[in-house]
Amino acid sequence: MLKYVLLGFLNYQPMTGYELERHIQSSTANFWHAKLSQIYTTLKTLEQAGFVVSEMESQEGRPDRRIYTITEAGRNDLLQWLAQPLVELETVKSTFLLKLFFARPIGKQAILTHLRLHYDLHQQQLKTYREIHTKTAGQILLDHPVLANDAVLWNLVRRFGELRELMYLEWLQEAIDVVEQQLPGDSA
Amino acid sequence: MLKYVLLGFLNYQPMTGYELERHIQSSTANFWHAKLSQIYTTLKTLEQAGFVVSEMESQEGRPDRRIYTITEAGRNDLLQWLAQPLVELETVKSTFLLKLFFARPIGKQAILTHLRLHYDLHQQQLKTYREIHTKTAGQILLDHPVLANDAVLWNLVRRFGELRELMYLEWLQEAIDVVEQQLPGDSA
DNA sequence: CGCACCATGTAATGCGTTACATGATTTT
DNA sequence: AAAATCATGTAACGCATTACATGGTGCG
Repeated sequence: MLKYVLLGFLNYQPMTGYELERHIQSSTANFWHAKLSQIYTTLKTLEQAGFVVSEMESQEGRPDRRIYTITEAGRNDLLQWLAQPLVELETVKSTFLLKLFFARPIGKQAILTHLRLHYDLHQQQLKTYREIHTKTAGQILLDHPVLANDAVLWNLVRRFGELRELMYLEWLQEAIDVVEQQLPGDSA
Repeated sequence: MLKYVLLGFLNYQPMTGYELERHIQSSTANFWHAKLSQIYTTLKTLEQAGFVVSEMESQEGRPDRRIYTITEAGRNDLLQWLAQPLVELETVKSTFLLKLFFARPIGKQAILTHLRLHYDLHQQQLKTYREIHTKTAGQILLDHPVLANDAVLWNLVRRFGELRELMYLEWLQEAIDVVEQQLPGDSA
């Protein structure tokens, strides 16, 4: 799947693996992420498959960089993938919920600690979504007003992240209340 | 991680790989799932590591079954894992959001189709959460009232699934409205 | 008669992470 | 002087999926 993240970005403009990573960090981290090592290997297989081409560029006072450009075949593959609707729900895996599900043996206080810690983490996350994104998305639009329609979709995805965090906070608060009231105290 | 799903269930009572799969389907599918093939191979490695032991049981008119029992070492490992709090947020991957993020080239109508289809899927999912779970969780409690405290946590996790679906529906409705109003119609 | 359920496993492949390896420039 | 940024890659490993392989019982 990382394949389509890379093709998606390269469809806007040619860039290096390193730059792709920063784009991912600043805009898709919300729903997709990858390590540099995987980005580089995936770019390599994409080039072997003919979906991108690359050329080295020498820079002064900086390391050489390999710039990737999407090909016609790559663009076709991307568009065909985008057009195909998802007809099944995606499966979720959450270590946190898994732990909570089986957590009874560790006792009430330990469970509350876990929940409160998670509450703080999500509060922090919500804050970052609201700050960072308004900054970068607005800047891109000033530079490239052609992307106004793309930006509508970017904002929807950002909004999803915000709603998800709000939901998490609501649920965690509910969970803390329930545990406090319904679980018996740890026996000393 | 599947390791801890299996140990978690085996900590209640011994059972087979096949039974573990049905437990996963009916109660943890919400936040963790696995194919039978993976369950069997993971049980094997757990046995090699000494966290579970197994014995074959012959049945009349049914295939033999291999019953797994958690060991003291397995229980210790599980408890130690449960006690360790998660200090970082989990990363999310969503093919659906990824597609939406890059979807502009497929045009307004195709995007709306994707969103509406997803809306139906989540509406269906919400319904199943509300139906199925009230059934099975209630039944277990009638059979084993000792598990009342465990059931509090099970219900919290179920509630998370419900809230997540509600959030999804809210967002999808918002997304449909935004796309209808802010994206220009496809050029014919 | 065909399908679903019970029941267990192996092999091949794919996707992703961690660790290893290198090295100059700019910022603190 | 140390840390962060720029920049690219390989190798080993782990987790998960798909496909393959087998076979009896019960139900409609």
